[in-house]
Amino acid sequence: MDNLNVYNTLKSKKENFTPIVKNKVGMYVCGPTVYSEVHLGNCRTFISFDLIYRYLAHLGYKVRYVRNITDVGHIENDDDLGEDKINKKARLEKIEPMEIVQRFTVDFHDTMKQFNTLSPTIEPTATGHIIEQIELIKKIIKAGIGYEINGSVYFDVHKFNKTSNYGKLSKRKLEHLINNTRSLDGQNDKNNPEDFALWKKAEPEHIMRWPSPWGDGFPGWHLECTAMSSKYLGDRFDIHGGGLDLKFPHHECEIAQAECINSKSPVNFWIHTNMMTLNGKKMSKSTDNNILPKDLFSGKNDKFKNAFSPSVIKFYFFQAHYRSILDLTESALLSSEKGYNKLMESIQDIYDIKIDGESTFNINQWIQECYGAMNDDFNSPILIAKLFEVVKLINSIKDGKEGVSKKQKDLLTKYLNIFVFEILGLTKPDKTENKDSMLENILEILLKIRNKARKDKDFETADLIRNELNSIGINLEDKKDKSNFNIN
RNA sequence: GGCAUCGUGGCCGAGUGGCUAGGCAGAGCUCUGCAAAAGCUUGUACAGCGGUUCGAAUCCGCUCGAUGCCUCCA
Repeated sequence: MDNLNVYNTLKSKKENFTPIVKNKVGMYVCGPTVYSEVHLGNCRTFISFDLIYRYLAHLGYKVRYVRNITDVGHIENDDDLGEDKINKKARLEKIEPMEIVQRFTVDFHDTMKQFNTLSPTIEPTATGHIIEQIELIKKIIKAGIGYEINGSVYFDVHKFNKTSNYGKLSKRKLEHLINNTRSLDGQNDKNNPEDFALWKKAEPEHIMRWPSPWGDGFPGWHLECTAMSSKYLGDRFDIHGGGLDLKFPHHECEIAQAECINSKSPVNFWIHTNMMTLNGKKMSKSTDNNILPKDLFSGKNDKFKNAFSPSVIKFYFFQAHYRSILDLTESALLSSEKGYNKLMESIQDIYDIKIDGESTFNINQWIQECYGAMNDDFNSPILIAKLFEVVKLINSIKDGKEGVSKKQKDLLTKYLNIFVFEILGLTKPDKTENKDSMLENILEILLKIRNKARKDKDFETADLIRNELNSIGINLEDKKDKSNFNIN
């Protein structure tokens, strides 16, 4: 528990992780914007933080894991009205904004459940914390950094930067931003283009609106996370996470807001997960370069020919480190699928291996190495490599090349389960999928007939059964002691 | 243009100043009525050019290339 090292984006290096309050961890992760379905890139981020959450919990920390739901949309860059995204889609479909929010929140939860991720301990919504956000704006105005113009309130980045460092997280300098900020329409009210909105005035047609001291409007994007994280985790907490694309401006602005309010940096460890690419390009909701989880699960998509189960996809994610860019390709997924199946079969095999003698394999050392991998910034690829060492060991025991004592077998079984199911959160392949019991019973009968034919050396009949089954998509494999069938 | 990250064997991907993961594919072997599956064995690769060093793929510099961010994004 003492030697966990975590890469801190704020410091650009790994640091020893020590929580602010002994044995307790406060972790905030920026959640999804629920105006459409989450794509696979979004999922990777949440799966990475699920791993971190699971591991911290496994180490014995009591973790308060807050992941918000952004149910107020934000300004679109190509929309000169600055129209709220959720609002826009609602009008398009002639339903209430909160109906969209509800639908995609449920959808998000379903998807996360299919990936076998744990629920956060608190999942607050932005719309549920409007009052808190207004209170924060008041404080920022009082601090002399927030200013109101025409019913909107902005954060004066330049003024803030005089006493603090705007850009410390993203390693940017304000002077660079000045020359490179693209001009957006509808933002002419601001003193400087670099300033960001704390509160936006709602135009008459804007449905999502709340009363405030500055008139009807809605909160700026960055404020919700400051409001919710400080409310549930305090003015200073241990971990703040999110995708790398949120580092600037979102997280930079969060730091600025919090420092302005509390005169201290809000977060000890900033953790950013890297992007996932599809065909070498970043996945994005706004371009067509993305894939929805359900379309990958079902195989019904125009990107890949094969279907892939959530567990296989998760395993694929974990074969790369969360701070690396991961490119999604079909051949890579197929490779992972084979590796995943091999691992799972081995985990099943361990229950059947016979206790005999003693293995020379140093299990205690292996366990320490597994922890070592996770302690080194949650290095799941190393952990998986370690798991395959045990796959090899189990095969050797099965082949009689290695012995194993009961104590060793129990220890191995225990830790294999801990690392694979508790920490990585993988699930066993569902073999009953797509099968009905009647079909299975008939196949069992056919197998019996075929095995009798094989025993009688009537290979013509045996091959006939196998070929006929194969022609309707049922593959038959003769293993050492029994035959298996796979339905495609 | 600015900032950041990265460039690893056929592919995917860890790691790292000397002992050089792992998966997939390939090759050889074992098992097997055959097929398949499975198992075993097998690979000195780190963009290029300089420099530092006893030693660099790892550190430094330059060049080339890729990706991300620069007010929608996980």
